[in-house]
Amino acid sequence: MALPFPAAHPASATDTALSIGLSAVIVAVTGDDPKVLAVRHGGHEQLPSGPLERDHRTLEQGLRNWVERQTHQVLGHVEQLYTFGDRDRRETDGEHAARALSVAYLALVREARPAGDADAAWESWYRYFPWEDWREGRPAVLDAIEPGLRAWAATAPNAGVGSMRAERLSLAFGFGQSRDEERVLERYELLYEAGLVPEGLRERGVELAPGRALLPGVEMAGDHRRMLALAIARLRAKIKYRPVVFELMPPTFTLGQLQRTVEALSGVNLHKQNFRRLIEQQRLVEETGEATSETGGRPARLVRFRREVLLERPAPGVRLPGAGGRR
Amino acid sequence: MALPFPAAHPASATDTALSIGLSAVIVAVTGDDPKVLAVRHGGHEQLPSGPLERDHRTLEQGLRNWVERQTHQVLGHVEQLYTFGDRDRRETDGEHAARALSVAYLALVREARPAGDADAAWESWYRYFPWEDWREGRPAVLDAIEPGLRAWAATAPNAGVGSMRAERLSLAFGFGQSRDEERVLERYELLYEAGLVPEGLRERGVELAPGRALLPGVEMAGDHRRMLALAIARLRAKIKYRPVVFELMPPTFTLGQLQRTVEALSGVNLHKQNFRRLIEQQRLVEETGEATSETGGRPARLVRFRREVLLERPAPGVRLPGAGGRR
DNA sequence: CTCCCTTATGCTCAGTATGAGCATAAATGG
DNA sequence: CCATTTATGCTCATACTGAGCATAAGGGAG
Repeated sequence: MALPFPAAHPASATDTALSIGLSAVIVAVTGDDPKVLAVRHGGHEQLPSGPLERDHRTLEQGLRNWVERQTHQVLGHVEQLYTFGDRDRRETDGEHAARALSVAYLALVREARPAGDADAAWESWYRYFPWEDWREGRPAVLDAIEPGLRAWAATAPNAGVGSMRAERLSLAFGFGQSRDEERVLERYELLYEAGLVPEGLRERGVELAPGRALLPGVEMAGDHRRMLALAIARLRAKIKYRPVVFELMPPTFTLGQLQRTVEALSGVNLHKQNFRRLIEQQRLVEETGEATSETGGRPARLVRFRREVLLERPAPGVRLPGAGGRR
Repeated sequence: MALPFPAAHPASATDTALSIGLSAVIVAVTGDDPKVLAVRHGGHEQLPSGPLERDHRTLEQGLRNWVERQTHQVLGHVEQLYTFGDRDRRETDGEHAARALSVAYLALVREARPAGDADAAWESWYRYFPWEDWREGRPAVLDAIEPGLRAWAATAPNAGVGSMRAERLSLAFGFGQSRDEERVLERYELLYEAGLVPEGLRERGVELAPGRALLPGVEMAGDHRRMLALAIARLRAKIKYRPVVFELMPPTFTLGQLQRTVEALSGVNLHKQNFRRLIEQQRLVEETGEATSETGGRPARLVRFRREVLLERPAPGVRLPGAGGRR
């Protein structure tokens, strides 16, 4: 029996108008702020991005190309995040639908230069996600978020959907109990579904219920904020089992700086002594012999990343504890 | 200053012949074997796959559609793996290049039905990756792999490349020391680069050196074996921090069956008592009150997955130890 | 020059989790 | 009834974690 196979498997003629978008979430950390490179274009903020073109050898090449054209930033570590093509990405174009796929990437760079172009600027990512920064304790926005989400769960079309929604809320926001700092995307998607976030509200036919005001937190074009949420989630997860933080650090740094970087990314504070113990016993860094007194208090030793750990330990990373307060 | 933005950002006209392929790595476990659904087509084995079509609402819908047409299998849990479009995916088509992207998915299904179609069959994934199964101890294929890879590292064009290669080998295969069962993709890619695997050998202009024979392990069409490697890697990683194994289990099962499933997926044996302790103390399962004596020895309690853990623990999963021998 | 403030470092201690084994229970097939 | 096989219970030493106490060593204010 012949299976239903496409005529000539790859390239069976373009039966739909297709375009492939490439977008980059470019992350750097300066001081206490996790930064993302944003460009302003047509009244909106967006991620550096552009369509895949014929002379791009690979997807990643195309991405680097657009980023350099738009921001003059050269990328270091780059990894693919996700390909969006599912929701709200169909646009009617004359009589037949044009489909727009979009491949999102995460890139890490060392220093946040002043971003050559006036239209490209480094922004703290908590500007877009104010509810994700728990370093100063529970963010105030949550006072607006919580009732809004609860109302959304309560007004579900039926009981089944309602309890499903309640479960998702509790999972993502941990109202009451635990909170998982990695579930950035789930949290954003709940806010999106609940209509608490402006993106495409009208197109989706979602109405703001009287009691539900839009949240603070800056919007981005298209689904770029969703991409950013995904990038944050991925990075927060990844620093725990791969030494990627070091991609964001200068060649030599203090343990305090390293800790503040990790805290900036994960949005929580860590117990200082335990953090150092972890880094040292995993032998993630080595001495440079130098020290710096630019940290305010007692001068700190300067260390550098010890690349050899990659070969020694199976999953070297900065494990985060359940909580931990600055002391 | 005007930034170089594409004319009308999405859908800036199709400037290249594009086709989007959708491929599925569909996994099930029966008894001791991790199975993948493969279809035979044109002398090659391949994953269920086909191009994205105009009437597919979403990428995932398109995927489910092709899978059902080709294998009559209905998918449960589905997640996106990666979008390939980078290497060897350019095909000359007349005078302008036609680009073929391909979005790979991982799907988990409960039972391995006899696969309605004669051309679609469940195959143990170790058939394609015999070097990944360490349950019976070190796989014999490694005796062929190790010298082949070492030779490849030794014949590098220069010393820098050579030591880089040696480092990658040691990282992926852990010759000498540790081995990380998750690095399935890295291992496959090394074998690919070293020309020890037949895929596209000729196109790549890689020659088999005299001493290096091709390895046992069945080839697949295109880059499907790479996708499978990625799927295995992802699944092996994911069972540790999310309760996805249960997507592969029947509604009720014994701890022994659960353990054998985990071992099948991860390719290593676990210490039985510690495994049960882990599952129980994490409260991943609950009693059904029933028991079964189909396991050969003393009858075993039947348990079921306790969905509530999802709400209780931040990252419930089956953590694997460093090694562990069957006893 | 001291005292105070700030960040860096050292070290301890109890509670938990992990890796390995010993020992017993309860079926099944000669 | 015994040997074999898988299921379960429990123990023990060690490693890892979460919290905190205590000290060190700069800079700045008075």
